[in-house]
Amino acid sequence: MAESRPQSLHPGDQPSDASVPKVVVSRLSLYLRELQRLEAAGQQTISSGQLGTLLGFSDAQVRKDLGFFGQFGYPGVGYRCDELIRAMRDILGTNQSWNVVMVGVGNLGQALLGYRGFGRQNFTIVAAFDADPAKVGQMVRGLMVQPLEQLSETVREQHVRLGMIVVPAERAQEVADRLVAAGVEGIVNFAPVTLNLPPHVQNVGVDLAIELEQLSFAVTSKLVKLAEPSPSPAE
Amino acid sequence: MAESRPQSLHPGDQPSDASVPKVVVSRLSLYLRELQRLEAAGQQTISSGQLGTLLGFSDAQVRKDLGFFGQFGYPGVGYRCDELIRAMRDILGTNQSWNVVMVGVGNLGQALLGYRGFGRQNFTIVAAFDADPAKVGQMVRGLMVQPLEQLSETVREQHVRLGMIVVPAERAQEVADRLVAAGVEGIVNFAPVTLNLPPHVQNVGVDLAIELEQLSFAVTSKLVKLAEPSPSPAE
DNA sequence: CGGTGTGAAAGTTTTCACAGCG
DNA sequence: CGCTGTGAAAACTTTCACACCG
Repeated sequence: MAESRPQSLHPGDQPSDASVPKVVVSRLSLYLRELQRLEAAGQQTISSGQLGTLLGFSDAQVRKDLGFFGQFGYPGVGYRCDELIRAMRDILGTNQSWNVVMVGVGNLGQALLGYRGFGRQNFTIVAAFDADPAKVGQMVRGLMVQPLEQLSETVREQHVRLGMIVVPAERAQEVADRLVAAGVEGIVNFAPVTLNLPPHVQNVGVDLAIELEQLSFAVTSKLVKLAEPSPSPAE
Repeated sequence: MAESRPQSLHPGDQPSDASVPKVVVSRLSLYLRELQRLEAAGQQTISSGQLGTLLGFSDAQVRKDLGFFGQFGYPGVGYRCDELIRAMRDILGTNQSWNVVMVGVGNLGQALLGYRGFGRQNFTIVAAFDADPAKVGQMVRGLMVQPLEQLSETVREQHVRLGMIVVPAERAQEVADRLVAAGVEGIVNFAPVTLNLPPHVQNVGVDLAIELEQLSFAVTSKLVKLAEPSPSPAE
């Protein structure tokens, strides 16, 4: 689709030798989200200043962040939305599809199984597990709930690389250990505990009560402004 | 419970003149979560080194972070769990209880209404709203779903200061505007859009697909380690 | 012009290292 | 002795400012 590119722009060109700060990666996701919205609204190009304003960042920050990965812009014009979206998805890894397993099919787990946003970014939940024998064998949102014993086999057969933990806090570490043993490379943990994981396994924690806690601090202390981008979490 | 305190420690003593970095506040929530776990397990005291190790931080970082708010430790001993928990909750504002409204009673909204973790940290969801007339009037997890028109009244009558947005992306900004008009001071936004809010309203965004995206980047780029604490999000 | 890409400066956060205390 | 609290140094991130491009 893109032909007359100015400098680099081809994937694989990424000068990602030095490690990129994690805060930059979290802003990348926000850029991508906004770009997708803009493109859907019919916008062809955008400048760093416009994109920054929409998200509450400076123009320089947008350009610096993108600069970690290559040169994507056209001087005097800005960035072409379609090209930048493709580049960002290459960087973030969501041009390829990802199979994900979910462990825990309680209220929250079931709600997440039905969440459409995952599929939109190329994540597919291919299997659901639960330790409760009463739940195993039931169909939940199109998936048959499997016993934890089957985790390794499913992860292997379906080429699963990511897992989500949606079990009570007391069970989370044990489940994490099983996911690691099964060969999963990254975990999103919704249980309110910090997991102890080997360093080669990535993880992000989402603690719903903590999000409210951060607000209660900000509101109480009349902080100028609490957060900006959408960072990540735990250990 | 605590009597022989060494230096300061009383709430209200907080030297919070200078603004505290937001990343420090997000770690505070993790410290608190871990301390509560330790206390429940019967541990009386803890050192900065132990606490840091459990969460993947250095001892110095733990001490520096706490240092923003006062002096809580006993040289040669560490911190008393009960005292530190109380101090952290005073700082974060969760020693007082908070009334919260939720807008959007879809799958995710209903699951969140049933989440026990909120109550444990003193947050109570006192009312649920939805724009869908078919949902209004129904009982969901003990709450009668109200029409959005009643938002302002309920917020006023129940002294609500925080709100959660759990509606589709297209509706999120409109709902945010209503929450702001109703006088809410902080918003947790689960919709995958950046909200445009007046500066006096705090907000935290939780985008479930973005959490997976961050993992896919980390896993793909074999990053040394993606995240540490449990930060927060959007604009 | 309007806008990118990027060194260099400014600002912020983390780590170091050590005096002081019980 | 073990551990806190904290200045000072190091590391990192953001902002500035400007050369250069179409």
